[in-house]
Amino acid sequence: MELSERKRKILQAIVDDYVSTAEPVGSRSIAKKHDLGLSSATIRNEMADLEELGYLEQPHTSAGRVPSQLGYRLYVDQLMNRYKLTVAEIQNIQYAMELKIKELNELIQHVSSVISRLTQYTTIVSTPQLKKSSIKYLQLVPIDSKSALLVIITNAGIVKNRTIKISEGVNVEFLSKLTAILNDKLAGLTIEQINLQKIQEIKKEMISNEEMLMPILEHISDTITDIDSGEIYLGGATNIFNFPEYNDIEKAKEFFSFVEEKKNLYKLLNNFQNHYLKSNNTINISIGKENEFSEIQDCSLVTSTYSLGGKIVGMIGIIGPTRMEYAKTVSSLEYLTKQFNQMLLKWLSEGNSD
Amino acid sequence: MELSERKRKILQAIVDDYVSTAEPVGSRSIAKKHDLGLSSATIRNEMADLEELGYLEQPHTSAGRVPSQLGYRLYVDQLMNRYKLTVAEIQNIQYAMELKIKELNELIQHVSSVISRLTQYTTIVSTPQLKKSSIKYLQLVPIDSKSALLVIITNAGIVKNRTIKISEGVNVEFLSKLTAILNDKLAGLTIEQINLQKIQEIKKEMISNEEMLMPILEHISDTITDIDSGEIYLGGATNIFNFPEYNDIEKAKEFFSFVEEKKNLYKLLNNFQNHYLKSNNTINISIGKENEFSEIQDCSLVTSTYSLGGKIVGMIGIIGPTRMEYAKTVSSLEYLTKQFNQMLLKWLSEGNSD
DNA sequence: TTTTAGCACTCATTAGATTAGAGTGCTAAC
DNA sequence: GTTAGCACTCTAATCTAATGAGTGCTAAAA
Repeated sequence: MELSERKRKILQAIVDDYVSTAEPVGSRSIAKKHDLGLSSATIRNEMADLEELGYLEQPHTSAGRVPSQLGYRLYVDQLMNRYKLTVAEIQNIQYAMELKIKELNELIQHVSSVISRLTQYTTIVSTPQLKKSSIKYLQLVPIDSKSALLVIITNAGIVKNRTIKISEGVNVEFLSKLTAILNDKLAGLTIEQINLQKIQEIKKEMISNEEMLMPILEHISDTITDIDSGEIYLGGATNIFNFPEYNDIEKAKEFFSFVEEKKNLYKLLNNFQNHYLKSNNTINISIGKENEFSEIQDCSLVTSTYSLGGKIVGMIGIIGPTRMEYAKTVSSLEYLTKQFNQMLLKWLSEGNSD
Repeated sequence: MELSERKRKILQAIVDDYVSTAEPVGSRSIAKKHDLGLSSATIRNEMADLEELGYLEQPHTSAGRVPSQLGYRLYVDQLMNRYKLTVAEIQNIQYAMELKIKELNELIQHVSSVISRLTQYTTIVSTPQLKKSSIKYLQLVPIDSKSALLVIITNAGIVKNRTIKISEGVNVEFLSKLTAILNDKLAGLTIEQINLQKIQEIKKEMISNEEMLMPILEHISDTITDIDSGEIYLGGATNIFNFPEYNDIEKAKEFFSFVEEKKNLYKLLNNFQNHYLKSNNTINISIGKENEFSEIQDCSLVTSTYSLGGKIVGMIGIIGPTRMEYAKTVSSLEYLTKQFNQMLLKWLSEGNSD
């Protein structure tokens, strides 16, 4: 059943009020503040209906109403007005984003902290995932008798590297020969296509020195497989204290325990990344219990993605209470994501890369 | 004035009790629990003296006594019994420390999380600072027309690298020539000895191509200067919720806001690092207002250092309420630091390095 | 038929009052 | 010098009453 226009107006008013006050909203205050031309009694009747339909909830009989999860969902999907960032806000964002940065992870961390400062919510940002990136070039750089540096350059321009152990006695010549063969065999492949088996094909080309080759190949395979370490940066977690719903120590503890564990955040973002691959929204909103983690089921999560070379490689997420300023958050995140994508591209094109 | 043995016993008893209960300690409970052979009235008199001397405080007239900062200091310096880790605890530590780790930062992060789990306090660990390390070897690896990878290997075996921009048109030959000269000039110097001026001496050796050399040298100088990025990992911040003194939202917020800012932690640890350079304690304890940050002046900080090549390169700190199990914390940290130093050495000697 | 005024009712929150209890300080006896 | 005893203090817990925001229902008005 479609809601009447009047019910929709009233629901919208309730959500708007509740978001800004955090107090259950009563019929009288709606009648007063919003010019609906209705008496409180009428609104009261409509509210009773909306509650019956599942869009509102009552903390206790003599309190006002609070939007239910369903209510927020309807609000987000159909009712909320698009928020247009003010010039001042845009300037603020642009100003905050400016910063000389040397390393990619620093850039990501900075973006995370900027977003949480601007939105006053908690932010999580993942570093670029390279599984889908292809290898442009790789090189083994000798370090000492026991180790070498494996440098991997992806098509998007990101450079990753890690030291690997080599058998003693492997010489420079051997490494450069191996480098050439590795490039021949692996360049163009995506990270996720590379596994030990693939790498072992190289054995054939380097028939000699098998006993020192194998352990190196294993190390290279391992390294490539997990070089895509997928870190996550958290910003502004303490912002949660600004919301009265987290004035309860137990709730605050639950929240912090959840976000302290990077594994949780990783899973959380990953769930949504899949979502973007299917739909082609730029922004996704997950309200309350719509996400699987019980610890943050009083929270909503607004996410977006960023890309390199046309492929989604990372995510940005904003976590706040379900009573969140959805419209403003969405607009801010949209703009911030666009800015970030540009920054990233510019940064990589300037010759930075890891 | 020296405290009488009896006063010392009583103070010790009070600190011990308060640490375990978090409740002000009364004369009667001391008389009962601790076998001092004294009546509560006598203890009461002694406690009044101890308060007058500044070792105890009274939250209000009809409450028991609580150790003052001075009281904790005396306790820590003179009264507390050395705690000997049990076999089970040692096994627990050894078991927790075991983990296959690929990157140095992961190792540090892991140690931080282990320590906070074992002690139930909050832990901060700094990554190795390389200012005092000397350069064993460096190399420029060409990446593409606009960038190269500068690889720096320190005497302790730690490898750092970062991409730097190069002028277009710089060829491989140029880079390898530059690499040779850089090594000739810089190998053996410590990171902090290197500055732009030092690097510019290289100009003389490479008279040609000055216009493309200068920007590269600047980049190299910048990179070396700030490669010692000094990250800090935080573990178990939510443990603070387990202490009744942090059941107050305002206090919890203050604490989290402080530890969320890496800059604060960096400063905090740095202050103490200087301390270790002067004295040669292995463990340092800072109680309450003894540290400069007002946000954590109800906390105590137990720190230790770790070294590479005989030089202190990093710090481990444990933050808890001033009402902390000092003896046990000190013993645990001592043991954990020793273990960590060993792990680090073993890890580097196995050919890992960044 | 829809809207609204009016009123009785509910229930969380707050303030005030009372009580219980832990602990002290002091005095006088040991 | 030590201790028993007691009056006194102050917090924390419990209870009570008052307040008031908000509802649901009914009957009148539109």
